[in-house]
Amino acid sequence: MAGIKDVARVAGVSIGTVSNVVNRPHVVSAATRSRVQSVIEELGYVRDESARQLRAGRSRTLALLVLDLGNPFFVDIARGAEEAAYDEGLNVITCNSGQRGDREAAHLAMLAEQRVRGVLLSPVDNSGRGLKDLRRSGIPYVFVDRSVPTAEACSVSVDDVAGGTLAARHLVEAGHRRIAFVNGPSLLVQCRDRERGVREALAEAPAPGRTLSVVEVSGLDVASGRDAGARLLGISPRPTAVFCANDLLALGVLQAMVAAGVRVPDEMAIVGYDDIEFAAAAAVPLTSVRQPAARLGRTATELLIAETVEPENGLPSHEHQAVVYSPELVVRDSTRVRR
Amino acid sequence: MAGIKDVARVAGVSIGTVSNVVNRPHVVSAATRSRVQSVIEELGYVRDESARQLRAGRSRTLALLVLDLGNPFFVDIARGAEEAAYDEGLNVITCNSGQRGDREAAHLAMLAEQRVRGVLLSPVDNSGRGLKDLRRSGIPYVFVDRSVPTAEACSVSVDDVAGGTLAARHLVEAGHRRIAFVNGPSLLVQCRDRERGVREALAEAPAPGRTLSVVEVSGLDVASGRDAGARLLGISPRPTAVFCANDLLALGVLQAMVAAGVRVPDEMAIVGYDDIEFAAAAAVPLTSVRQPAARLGRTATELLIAETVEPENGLPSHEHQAVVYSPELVVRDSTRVRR
DNA sequence: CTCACGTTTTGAAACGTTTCAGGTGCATGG
DNA sequence: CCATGCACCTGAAACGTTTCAAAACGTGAG
Repeated sequence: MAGIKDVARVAGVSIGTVSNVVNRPHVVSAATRSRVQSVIEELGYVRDESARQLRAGRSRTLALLVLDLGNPFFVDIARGAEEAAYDEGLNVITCNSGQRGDREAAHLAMLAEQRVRGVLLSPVDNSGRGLKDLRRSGIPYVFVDRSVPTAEACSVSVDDVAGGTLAARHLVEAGHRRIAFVNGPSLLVQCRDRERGVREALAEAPAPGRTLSVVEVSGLDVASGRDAGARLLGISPRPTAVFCANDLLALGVLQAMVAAGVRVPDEMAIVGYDDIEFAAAAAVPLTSVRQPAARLGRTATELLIAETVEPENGLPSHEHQAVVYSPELVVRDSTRVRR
Repeated sequence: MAGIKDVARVAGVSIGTVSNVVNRPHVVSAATRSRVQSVIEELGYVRDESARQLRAGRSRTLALLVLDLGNPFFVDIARGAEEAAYDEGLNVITCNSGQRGDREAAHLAMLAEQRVRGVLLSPVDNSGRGLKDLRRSGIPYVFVDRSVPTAEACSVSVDDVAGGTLAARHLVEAGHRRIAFVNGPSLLVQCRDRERGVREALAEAPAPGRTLSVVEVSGLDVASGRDAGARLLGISPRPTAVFCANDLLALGVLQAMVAAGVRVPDEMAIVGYDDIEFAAAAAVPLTSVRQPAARLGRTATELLIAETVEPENGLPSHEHQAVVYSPELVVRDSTRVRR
């Protein structure tokens, strides 16, 4: 309600002085400062960020656009990003595309209009469709959980091929011959890479008569996992081990197995991906491929911030980089055959 | 980069006309419209929301500030809110207070500066501290998952006392005599109410020799649940049933029980709260008190939107209302004694 | 040929800030 | 008493939109 003009009038100073009290208190005399401050308090003046931003030309918020907030993995990324941004006095607004390209595009368009300082993005596909608006408005963006050529942008990811390999190798070493892979939409690079990792692991230690059944589902959530579980049970001869492209799928598969009376891991070993907190608390604690989620978010944010500092006195301009972390296998009961 | 002025110059029209092409295409002649549109395309013009908002005086975004995004319950609320907002062409920005009062206040201050259209809020405590900035700037807010007197604001909540009662009564009816209640910080009204519900249920069916042990933990997450589990195991004689203030705690307790070799539900029955998706997928599927999370978010958003439409031609002004939903008990294995 | 009217278009004000060149007043040194 | 310097403060421009009164332009009737 009350604007800077009102404050200035009541305090009997110019609006420039009020602005100084708010933004550079040290240039104002102590007497004026305290008088203005009490008027601010009295009138309940709250400065208008849109005017501020309009004038300043740049905003003080970053955006994080994730694939699926229902997946705790992305919530952890958000946590890391928020912390890093907070350290720099920036705000983060989190948006959820729910794996839908149209929502992603809508959010990005909105963020471009908002003139956000930068965007952390885990894109639905690699069409780059939605990025148009960002590029147009010159808003920098960093890919999270997806690596891209450094010619295009910075990225922070985890080696999904290695992750797939870790999981598959683990199952092979446990002696499984009939292995299944429950994968999400092959639209997602993450899914394709994990599958590639699986195939590489199998190729590196060939065994006659070994089979790989790939079950592709449309969602990466628990419900899709249950569907996948049902489909697994229909395969004959039934696989003895299954690797799932993420933990939500694995939890769904596990539920389906429990419901069908299939013992885990004795009759069906299960490996998940992400190592979300719930993996350890599952019906049978899940073996999973752990990704450093919070670190992903933090590092991506740091890169983004580094990219948005304007180059002072001839410093070399920003160079994009692609950070790739390594996943780690966490073995739990779901693949541990009991004596 | 390119502003409305550039578009106007290149297209050879006034900026007013460009604005009309963007916002009220029908008032512009077809020829001009298409010419301007192609210039917009060519220059990659993206309109600046801060200028727009400055001029319009109101923004097109709502904010949702939740207690803990790590809790899928709140993610579901967010989903509901986003859908409802989307229907009205509004954006939602989601913020996470992580149950920390300082973060909550910081976020609210930021939202006030942003002149957000309205705020959906699940507050950390009922001090109302952080609301100061909102009230000052006349930004309407609706409480989610917390009921408040209608004199203050709208609210949408679930009857937590009833929920506590449902859970406790269920345990009493199953014949448990030594009951424990793992509660979160009593700062949270939700926690206090659930405890009250428990006590009411016990009072309504008194039984000699029955005990209630209350274990209070500082967080409402899985790790706190594990701590609580350890503390439960130290109680002697050990309780035979435990009700947890939310599912994350229950999952933690369950993990602790499994780790200690205590059979669930035979030696320890467990009831959770919220019925998050993972409750059904737990080591032992959890009995839980279900809350209609997405509906909570949707209804709250609808109330907020209703509150922000400016009263046309003398319509009666907005009346705050308090919507209270009823929880529902979902019984699963964690309280079902096997034959 | 003029008038009235409807359709398009224009030009300028306004939104609430920040910034910065300059102004004021005061103290100090000559 | 003047010049200089310093600390503090003022006033106005600028940011990119939207809006709206008024101007311009056509068109058809009288």
